Amino acid sequence: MATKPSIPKGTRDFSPEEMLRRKYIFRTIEDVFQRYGYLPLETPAMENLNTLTGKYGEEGDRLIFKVLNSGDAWKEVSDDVKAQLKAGEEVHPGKLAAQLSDKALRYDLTVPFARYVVQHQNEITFPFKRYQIQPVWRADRPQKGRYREFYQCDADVIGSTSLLSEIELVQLFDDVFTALGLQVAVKINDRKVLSGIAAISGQPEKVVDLVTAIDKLDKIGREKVEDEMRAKGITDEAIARIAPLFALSGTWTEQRPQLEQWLAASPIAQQGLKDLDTVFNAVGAMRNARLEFDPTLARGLDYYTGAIFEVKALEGTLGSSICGGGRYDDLTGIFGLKHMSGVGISFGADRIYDVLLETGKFPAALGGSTRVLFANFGEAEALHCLALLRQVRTAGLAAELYPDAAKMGKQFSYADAKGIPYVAIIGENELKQGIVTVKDMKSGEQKAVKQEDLLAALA
RNA sequence: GUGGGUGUAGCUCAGUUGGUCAGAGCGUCGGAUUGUGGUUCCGAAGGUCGUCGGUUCAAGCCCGAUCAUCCACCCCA
Repeated sequence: MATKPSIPKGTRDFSPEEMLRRKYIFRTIEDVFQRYGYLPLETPAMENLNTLTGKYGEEGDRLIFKVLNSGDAWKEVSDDVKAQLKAGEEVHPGKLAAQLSDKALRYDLTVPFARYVVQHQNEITFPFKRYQIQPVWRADRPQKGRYREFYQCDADVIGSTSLLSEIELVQLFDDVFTALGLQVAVKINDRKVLSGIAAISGQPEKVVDLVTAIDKLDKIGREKVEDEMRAKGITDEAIARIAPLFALSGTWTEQRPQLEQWLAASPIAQQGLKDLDTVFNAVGAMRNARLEFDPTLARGLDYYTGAIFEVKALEGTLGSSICGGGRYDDLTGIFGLKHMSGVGISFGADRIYDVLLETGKFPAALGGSTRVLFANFGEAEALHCLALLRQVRTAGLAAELYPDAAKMGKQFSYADAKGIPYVAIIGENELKQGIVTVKDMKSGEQKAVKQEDLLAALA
């Protein structure tokens, strides 16, 4: 045998069965997006490399898939780099990459969106609500729930600072997961609260180190979190000052007074708490989503400035998050458009797929759409079926004619494998009598009907 | 980038201390059943045991390297 064909690491083929389930997820999310007034947008798979670099932190830059320049990429490499390579000296990988590549695959949908907004600012009516469902690529090492090509389903509103957007997005989460029938926890935090905690600790400049350590609390425990803080140069005194964090428990209303007291000296934290109050008080009753305050939630520090969201499935064994999001006050600032606040969320369709599959939450009726298969008995009979096919299709039912005059057993197996509920049989006898034999594949029963009664028999 | 596990038929996997060890189930195809699938019975095709090298009289099994893949860390959807 020739060498087995394969696909790149971390990518996947999606079979028809899988696509039916994936499309169900996309359709569900898209319907809800549209119901909230978000409009579709697509951007290219490739962006200019300099649009993406520096937006996701050092780690993120490493994970961007760069596209080799077309033509003779090597020709563009500068002489000094060539000389260095020839001499066997090490060249900074970023420097070499920048000379070999000026395009890259998009890493997420938020940065391309920000680029779009800046580029088209004069054509856009603000506040601008858009959704975007497209694949993104990350040169990560694949593992459970992690792929190198995966789909994000983003909804963002930009050009408004109103907390009504945060409230709306929480409700949107609830709508989507209610439609999908999955129980989830929507975790919320506010970057301002985190800044306040850093201020209270006495080391406000350490906010990033502090927060990335806190973020691991539920995973590695308090002691290791404190170890990591010390390793990052956070003093024991500062660690002592954030001790109340570990004592927090219960619902938002239970935690609220403790937070109030602990963070009383930080105006910025107070603002964050007030904003969270607004959201908690306004979202109203939720169905499948449970809104929880999580002071350890830190994601996306590189650009989030206000609310931070993360959604975790309460069912299944996938521990990681299935959605993320937050408010960014100055995302477009990097591209030259200041004072444009936005807030957005992202659904991880691939992880949602994995959870729904594991928990058996996909609707059973997602199977193939063909309602009736016309068996093929030969040229004359098949041609006769064409008129009936048109009639059935015009009535809005999916129908197909087996393309070859194969043995009946093979044709029935085909219908069975595709989950087609009815087989219409028109052989020599039926043709003579002007009837059609309709077999119900599930019960095995079959009956002869007049051709004009075919539609009724397929109901 | 760091640390582990696994590579045997299309798929899921057995294979004992190296010595009939090239196997099973499922799937596919053919037949029983030339106008009837899903159930049943019979049969067939399909593998240089990931790759290269080493040890040995003898390697699917032991050793080394390499590639692939999965899991965990980092980070993230």
